[in-house]
Amino acid sequence: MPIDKSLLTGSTTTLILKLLEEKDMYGYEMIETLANKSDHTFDLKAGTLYPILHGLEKKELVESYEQKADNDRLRKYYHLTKKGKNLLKEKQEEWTVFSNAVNSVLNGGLSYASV
Amino acid sequence: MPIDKSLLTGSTTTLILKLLEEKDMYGYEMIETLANKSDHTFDLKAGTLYPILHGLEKKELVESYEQKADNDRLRKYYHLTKKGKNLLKEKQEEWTVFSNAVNSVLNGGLSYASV
DNA sequence: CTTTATATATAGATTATCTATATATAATTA
DNA sequence: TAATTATATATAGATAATCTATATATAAAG
Repeated sequence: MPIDKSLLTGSTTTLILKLLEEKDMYGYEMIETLANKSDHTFDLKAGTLYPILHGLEKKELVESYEQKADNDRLRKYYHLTKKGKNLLKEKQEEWTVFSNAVNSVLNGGLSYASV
Repeated sequence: MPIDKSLLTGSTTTLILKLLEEKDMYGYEMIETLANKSDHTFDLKAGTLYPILHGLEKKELVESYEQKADNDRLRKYYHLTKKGKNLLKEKQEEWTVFSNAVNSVLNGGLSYASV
């Protein structure tokens, strides 16, 4: 079932940084990986992702370099910087605080501390 | 730690509807209840809440009526309609799908292996 | 009597994401 | 061989949700 996309606001950057924590990736690969890992709950459009990547690079959270694939196709890989790693850590903590708070309201005051 | 407010986008309506599922409330009360239940993670501004309430009423998800408090102060109470209850149910399911998907990415849960 | 808390309201700004469109090459299918 | 689909990146303009700032009014507290 497709979810209201506005839910993603504020989380997209965190998800992208998280992917890059595991390994360097190119844009198209991120779209596919996110779709797979989320069971297609996240189907980021190219027009959404690329501007975000440009913004992350401008803020020095990621660095990019070009590299040819086996088929000679040129891809633009992104690498997480130290600064990006630090932000990711913060953002993951924010997500925990936020999702616990939502669950507190939706579950009638009970909060989840367990992992 | 104050969280990035953009995370709330798309969830605010769900939280408000959830409060009204328990009992009728007036705006100011919702702001305080949300702050309390979320340990002040949610500190909705009046200028954020009231326009949302007007929108919910327009969509017939809530109904309003005025009532005087003990101190003669006039309050505008909101009541969840049948339509609102149905939407709430949907929104709660959406939240579950969404938060599970985020956790899948952030906790490195699902792998390619299964796909 | 002055400030703070309670209570509601609206206009305008901000910002993240979406839609639509554009380009180009590789791989597949007709 | 030609046409189509998948891969890959990019940008302009639109949309929508929330925030900031401002306004009004009364009750309670200092």
